Amino acid sequence: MARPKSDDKRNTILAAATEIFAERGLAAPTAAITGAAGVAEGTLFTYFKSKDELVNALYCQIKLDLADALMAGFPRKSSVRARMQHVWDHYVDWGIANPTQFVVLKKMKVWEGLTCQSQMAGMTPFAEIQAMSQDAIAQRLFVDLPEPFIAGMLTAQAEATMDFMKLEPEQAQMYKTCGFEVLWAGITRKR
Amino acid sequence: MARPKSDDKRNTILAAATEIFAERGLAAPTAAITGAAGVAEGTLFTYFKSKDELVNALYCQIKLDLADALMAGFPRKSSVRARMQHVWDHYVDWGIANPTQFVVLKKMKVWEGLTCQSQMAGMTPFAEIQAMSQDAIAQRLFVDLPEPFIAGMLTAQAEATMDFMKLEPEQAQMYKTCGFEVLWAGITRKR
Amino acid sequence: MARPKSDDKRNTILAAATEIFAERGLAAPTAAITGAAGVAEGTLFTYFKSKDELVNALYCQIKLDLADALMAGFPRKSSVRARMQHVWDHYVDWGIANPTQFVVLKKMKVWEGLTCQSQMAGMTPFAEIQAMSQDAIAQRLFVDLPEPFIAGMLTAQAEATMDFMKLEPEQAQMYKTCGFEVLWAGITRKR
Amino acid sequence: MARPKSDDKRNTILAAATEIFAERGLAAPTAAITGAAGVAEGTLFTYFKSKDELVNALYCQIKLDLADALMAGFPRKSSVRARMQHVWDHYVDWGIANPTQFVVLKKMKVWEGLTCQSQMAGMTPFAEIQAMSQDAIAQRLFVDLPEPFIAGMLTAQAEATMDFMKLEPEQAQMYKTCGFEVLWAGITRKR
DNA sequence: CATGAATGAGAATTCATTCAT
DNA sequence: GATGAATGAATTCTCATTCAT
Repeated sequence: MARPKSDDKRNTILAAATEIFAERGLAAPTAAITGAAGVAEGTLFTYFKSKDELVNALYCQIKLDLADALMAGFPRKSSVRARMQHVWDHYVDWGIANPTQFVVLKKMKVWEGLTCQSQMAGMTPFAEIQAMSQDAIAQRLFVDLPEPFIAGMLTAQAEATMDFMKLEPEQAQMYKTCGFEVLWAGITRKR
Repeated sequence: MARPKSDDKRNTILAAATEIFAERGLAAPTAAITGAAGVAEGTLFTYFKSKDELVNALYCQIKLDLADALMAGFPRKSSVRARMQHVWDHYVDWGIANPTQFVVLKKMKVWEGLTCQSQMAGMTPFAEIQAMSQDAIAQRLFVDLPEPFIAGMLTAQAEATMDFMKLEPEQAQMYKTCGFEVLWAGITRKR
Repeated sequence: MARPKSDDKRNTILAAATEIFAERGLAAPTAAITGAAGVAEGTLFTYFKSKDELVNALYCQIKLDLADALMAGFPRKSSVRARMQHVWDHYVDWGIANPTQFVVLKKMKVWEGLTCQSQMAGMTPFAEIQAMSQDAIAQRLFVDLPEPFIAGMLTAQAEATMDFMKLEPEQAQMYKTCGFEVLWAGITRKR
Repeated sequence: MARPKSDDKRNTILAAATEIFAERGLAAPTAAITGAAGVAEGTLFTYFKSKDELVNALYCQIKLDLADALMAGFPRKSSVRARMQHVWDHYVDWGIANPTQFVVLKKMKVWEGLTCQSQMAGMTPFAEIQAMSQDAIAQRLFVDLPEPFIAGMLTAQAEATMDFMKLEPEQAQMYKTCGFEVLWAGITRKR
């Protein structure tokens, strides 16, 4: 967490790691990362104590980045549907705009070395979305399910949707719209 | 023929690999696998040309195993809903009953070494489920979306659901039931 | 040296070994040899206690084979020159007719595992040629040098000659003839 | 630059390889080489991409070393005989003074992994000797044979001679002198 | 601090040899 | 005897990490 010197260099390494991990998996050698970052092999270790720490840091960074994307312009005052749609749209857009980050995130989710700390740190920025869901549940707008489960459904659906948008880019808009409808129909109470 | 290559031993290795990969990731040393399988290090390579081939074989085997679980007692003559529910229930049950296979499958899905061949081989046993969805789409029972997308939603929802069932086993039945309702509400046409 | 059963099989293995060693070097796996011989991997070891023993046996066999070729029709009663020419011609012809044996012999000569026994066994069949040289030295026909040195020159020249015959087959006859002239001029006393 | 790749270390490894290969053959483990060189096992691979590359590099180095020895003080202005004698003497002296290099060179000549590149690189430093022979052939001093064949004879004779010099060191001088006479008598035109 | 050579603990194979069938 | 699966020691090479420059 301490950044000895240039934040810049740290970010360069993180960016290179994203690229390399996306292509070659988390097992890619650190030398490939430093190579791509244009720094010496040893430099990585002045910014990150170990490769594991680098991966954990990258996880947190990507999660934060994603949260930023989701929350930018979040319509706090609008309807639940509008807010939900905002999250969905921004989530999906982010995934499409940042395919390497998205891929790496997927790989990190099944990685053995993620610390609990990182996992928790990755969740906090999404608090406002949680609050929204809890609200909607309390208002009996959503089905009566624990909030994390709603979030899980959202994530799962969105990720599946993105896969198809990437596979068939010309149908991307359709998948994006319909994916949300499926989710919304699923989680809202049938009057 | 002297000591024929036993399917038994092959399966022992595959089983050990599942266990080890689940615990330690696909990067686990082959020596750990052979150790767990109770065979010599070299023996793995008389059954699989390389570690990559082992992982691919394991992928196919697990997929086949899963398909068997889904299709056992598939109610071909019943309603779409009954058949869908059957698939959901059996999928979720399989995931809960076979947590290591489930975890390994997840890791293999983001692994870089999966061959196209394996990926295709992993899909074929699910043909009948595809057919069912296509049917339901044609009958205008399901929303008008490509069949693979429906399958993707099913998979995504089911996997998310299983995660919660494992996290809160005492709520497992509830998640299982509600998860299906969310899916069903999402993919069926609102009259 | 004990041949458990079929001499035939032993020879098949030896022949296959020649082929394989010529192509891939003495480091070639025994499995490659048994594969080429059409026998099981283990069978090699009922005919030869170890790979080293096989190589030693092959060395002796090739040397014997070569000696047979050199001595076939040896003109015991003719002039030294005629006998020398006979040896040269037959040596060179054998090398050209048996390129794989020739190549393997070369490799075995610099191999670390040749036993003294094999080396000696490989020499004995050439006794008559030695005798001839000793005779020619005593008669002051050859320069006054130790006999083994003469033999060494013969071998060295012949082998160099064969290399060129193989490289330029259309010049083979020329090299064969001239090579002998060079040798003969070199080792005979200038009156 | 941090700790630049030292030519020194590279040479130490090459020297150790020579020693080890001479004793135990080219199949000797790289660990034996690094052990003898006093460096870590991995260090070998920062100087040579693979074991094969190391052997090829060693081949080129020894050939270059030999060429240096042959050409040191080459009497360009003297008679063909003097120049030839120079080559012979220096060749033989080098072989005697550097027995391990000599032995390794022999083994490398029958090795399967020598690249064409290395073989060619090994030849170029001997260009001047070639020129000399071609000259002597053109002047009708040597028998009318292709130059490479003359070189082959020289090499073959010299190597055979060295073997005897090593076997009977007290006769070394005699072998050296007589060996040359045999060669010279062989390749020069009889008036 | 940055650099990249040095390190050495692994890792995946290979392969001679054994031995159950 | 023949077979070929099983064995496990040995080998080459990789790579995270350290540390001299």
